[in-house]
Amino acid sequence: MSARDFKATLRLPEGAFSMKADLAKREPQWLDRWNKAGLYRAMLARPTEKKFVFHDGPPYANGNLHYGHVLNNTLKDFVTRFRSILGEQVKFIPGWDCHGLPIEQNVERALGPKMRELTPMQRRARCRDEAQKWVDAQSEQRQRLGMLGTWDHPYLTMQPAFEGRVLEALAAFVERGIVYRGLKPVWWSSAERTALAESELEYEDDHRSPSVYVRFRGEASVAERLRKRFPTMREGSPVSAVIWTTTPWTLPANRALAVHPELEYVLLERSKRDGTVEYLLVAEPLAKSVIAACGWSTPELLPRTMHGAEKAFLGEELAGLVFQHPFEDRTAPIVHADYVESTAGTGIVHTAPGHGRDDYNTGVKYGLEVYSPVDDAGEFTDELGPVAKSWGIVGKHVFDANPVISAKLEELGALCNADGAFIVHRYPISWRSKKPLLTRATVQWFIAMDEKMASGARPGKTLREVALEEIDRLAKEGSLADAEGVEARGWVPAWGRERIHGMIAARPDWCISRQRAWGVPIPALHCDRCGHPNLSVALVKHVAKLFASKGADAWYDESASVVPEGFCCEKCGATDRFTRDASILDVWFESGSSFYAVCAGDPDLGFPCDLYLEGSDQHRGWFHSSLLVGIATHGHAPYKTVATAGFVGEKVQVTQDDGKVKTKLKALAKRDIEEKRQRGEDVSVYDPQKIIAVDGAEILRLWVASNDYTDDIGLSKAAFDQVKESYRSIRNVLRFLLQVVRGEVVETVAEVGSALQPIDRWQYQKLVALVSRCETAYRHYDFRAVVAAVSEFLSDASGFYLDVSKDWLYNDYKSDRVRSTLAVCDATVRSIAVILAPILPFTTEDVWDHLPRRAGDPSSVHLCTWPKLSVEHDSSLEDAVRAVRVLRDRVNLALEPLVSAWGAEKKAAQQEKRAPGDDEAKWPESARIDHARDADVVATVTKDEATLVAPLKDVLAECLLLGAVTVNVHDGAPSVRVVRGAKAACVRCRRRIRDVEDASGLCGRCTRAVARWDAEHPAPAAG
RNA sequence: GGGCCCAUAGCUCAACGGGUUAGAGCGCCUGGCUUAUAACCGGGAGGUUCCGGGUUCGGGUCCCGGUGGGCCUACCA
Repeated sequence: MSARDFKATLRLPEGAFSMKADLAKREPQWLDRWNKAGLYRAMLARPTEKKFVFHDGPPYANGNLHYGHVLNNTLKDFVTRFRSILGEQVKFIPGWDCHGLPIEQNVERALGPKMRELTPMQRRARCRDEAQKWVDAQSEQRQRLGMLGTWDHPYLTMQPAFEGRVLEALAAFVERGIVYRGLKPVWWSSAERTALAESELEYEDDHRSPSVYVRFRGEASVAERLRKRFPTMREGSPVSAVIWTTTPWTLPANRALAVHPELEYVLLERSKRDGTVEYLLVAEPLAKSVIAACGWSTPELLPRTMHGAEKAFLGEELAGLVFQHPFEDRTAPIVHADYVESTAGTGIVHTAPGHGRDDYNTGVKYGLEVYSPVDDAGEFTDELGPVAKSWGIVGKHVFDANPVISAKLEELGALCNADGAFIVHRYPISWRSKKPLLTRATVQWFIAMDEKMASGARPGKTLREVALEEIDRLAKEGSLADAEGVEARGWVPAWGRERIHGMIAARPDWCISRQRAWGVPIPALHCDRCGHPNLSVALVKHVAKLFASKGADAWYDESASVVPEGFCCEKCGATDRFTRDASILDVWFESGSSFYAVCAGDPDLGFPCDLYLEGSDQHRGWFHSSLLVGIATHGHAPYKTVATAGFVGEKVQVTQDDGKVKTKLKALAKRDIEEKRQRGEDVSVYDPQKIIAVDGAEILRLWVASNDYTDDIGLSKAAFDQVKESYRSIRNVLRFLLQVVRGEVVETVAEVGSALQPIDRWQYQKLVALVSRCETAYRHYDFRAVVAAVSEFLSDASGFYLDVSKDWLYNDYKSDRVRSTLAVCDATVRSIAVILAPILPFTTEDVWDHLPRRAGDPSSVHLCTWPKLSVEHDSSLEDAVRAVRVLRDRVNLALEPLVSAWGAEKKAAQQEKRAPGDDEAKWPESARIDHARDADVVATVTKDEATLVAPLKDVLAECLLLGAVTVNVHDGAPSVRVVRGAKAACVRCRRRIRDVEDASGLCGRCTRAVARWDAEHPAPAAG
């Protein structure tokens, strides 16, 4: 008779939850299912008192999603989902920024010269289609990431209702009296023929600019005055100020020379080959470099020492000197400016108020003309001076005119250095065309940062003042809230405050007009009689209403009545004819108004918003413009918390000088990636769509969650491999827990009640702590702490609690300790599914699908609420487990060499084709230990240790994974004696327990278990 | 040039207001199990906490100065 196979009597793990996730294939199926079931609608429909107003910063509707979007959108979804699971209503309305230059240019490129033939209305229609195309594409890609949102009802900045609200926001600024029209230099893109906002600039690292040093000949009075100071100056020899510029094209617009009043200047005496002498004025600290740059050989140069040691003099002494323009018949007076540096150039700055912000300010101070003879295309106009005009550069692009001007300067003897010299430096370029920009004075609409506001919530204060106060208020409310243990408020991370503060403090007036067609028009009416540009509150509000119903296209529709009834020119009172302003609003004004258009009026949302979350570049962009708009409309910031993410870069290995290899972060450059591709390297890691297609969005989400998003994040294959690995390990433990529960409705911890065993109670305590820790971490937007805590918890459970419990889970039959452990396993898998649901929405749903439903369980894990667990904390259990683990380490230390040695012997015997342990003297029975469960251990412990371990004494052998254990209490050095159990291993549980019966081969526990099993499973009638 | 920030093990991150021998997870090496098995368990190696000063009884942590990196910014005129 063969031995009975007891396998059927065991409670082994089982279940259909697959080890392989197959995410790439299954994620779309879940998405489809959720959509069909209306999951997000169901989430929003749950009755709740609390709302969380989370406002989406609109991505620009141009191009596919890149890593920055992935990072940002994933983080947003963590928040949406977490807040929902907390039981709050989070209506996330995804938005898109649809107007602006890049879209207009996509269309232009596709259409070519035909674009010019279209009316503004037709052009706008094309742009609308283009924007919609990308909105649709990005919407799909964002949804594919698993993002929750009202995808059927997004907000688009090109929707009429939105456009109307934008103008209402503009009306608020007008009402505050801080919108003005002025002639100021702005960054100008000649390629796009428009002014650009600060946030639309990009910088090119290796930009090449001409570098010219130019003489400005002093008037006769200059030499006279200087000779009073320097009597040895030769009479009749020319005196010149030397300037340096990288923009020779701005020289025609020169109106002054600026010096620093406190900088020291010297006069150089230069003997020329023809025997004549010239004098050159430069700053002392720069004299050397100027001499070098101009190639004046040293013998020709004589520093002039005057009045003893006093050879230098201060810039302030130069006041009143007047120099001649190098080619036009005009003068350039010396002015003072404290931005003049002593680190580059000559210390004398060529000043063209029409072509630079500093120059402009200096011009205002000294009453200089703001002169800018350059048109929209960046070409010189016939406003040029007669000499420059005679060079044939009218109609020439300023950058193309540079060499002409240099050559002419050389001809005129005004050029000090060699023609063709250049420097390589960083220079602003257009974000779209990548063409270099110029600074050009044009008439634009501005919002004043430093004008006192005439009305609103904070009259008498300037926009800048209130903005700075608001920044501090958020920071302060944040720290207060933090101290009370409430979620993070204000700036996350805290240094965001410094960043935006610095930016607001230093920014110039906001230039809000753009000379383009694709946007929201500035609804100003220019009086045909007197030319006055009218922009009144009533007018703006009137047009706002028009736009809200007909869209901004109405501005370009001659039949639309943009003039309000009874309207007359503010200046001359004319009522007959007006011309519509041709500018559109800066797109940052539009997106900055999004809270006003989307949240402020929605009963499901509100104002201010709880959270804005974007990349840290938005301190200059959206956070910044939203703050300013919020102050105009409501008198305060439109958000309570601003969280920022860093940037995604590429991880590169760098060998340091000391030979050590370090990994550094490099900005993701398309150029670099393209090079790699051409070299045949695998570049799939740089394309998030590829990761999704191969590994699944869940992997991207976990990657985001396990990084410190406030810092820059490095991209590498190794990092993704690691994320995949940690995903597997999380999934496997969850899988095992599911297999333990086996799809059965087990008792809850509460139902088990007093039958809860000490070790289960200990594990449950840990779970309760985990739940609470994760909640805090989520509230502080610290997602990696959630992942870290859960990973550590699961890893520990796998290594200790679950490993240990297997003994009774498999082998007991319906014992109290099985009930107890099952209850804890069930609570664990349920809680962790909910905890991880915001980060891993697909996997946790998979887990939820494999759990049996209890009454009241929702159909989806995403309709669950945050776990509410509680247990009275018993620290003696922690002490007990700690002590047991110390003991376990000690036992393992003794056991390990024995198991290893016997293992080696078995292996050797197999190779030598002999029976293992045939040398009986060397391998007595007691030394043949295959596994810890064969061991019978006698451990001597101290009294203290025994007391600590006491709560777990009933499961001590199991905790140590041993066949049997005996504990001797004896104060002194602890010791461990290990032998193989004397009896045979139990045929069912395979432990060498001391009470194994020879007849049945079963130990006592298994005998009872089998008896109960047999009683409940009557054998089928023998056939 | 200016502002803000970052630097701890191969990777991703910990280490309360300065306080034992700097930890975890993953990877790596290695042993075991074959009742979580393309899984699981044990053991091990691996760090001059970027460098140099300073304050302190004591520095990964605070201060100063470098180096490297990132974002933002600036008419290098």
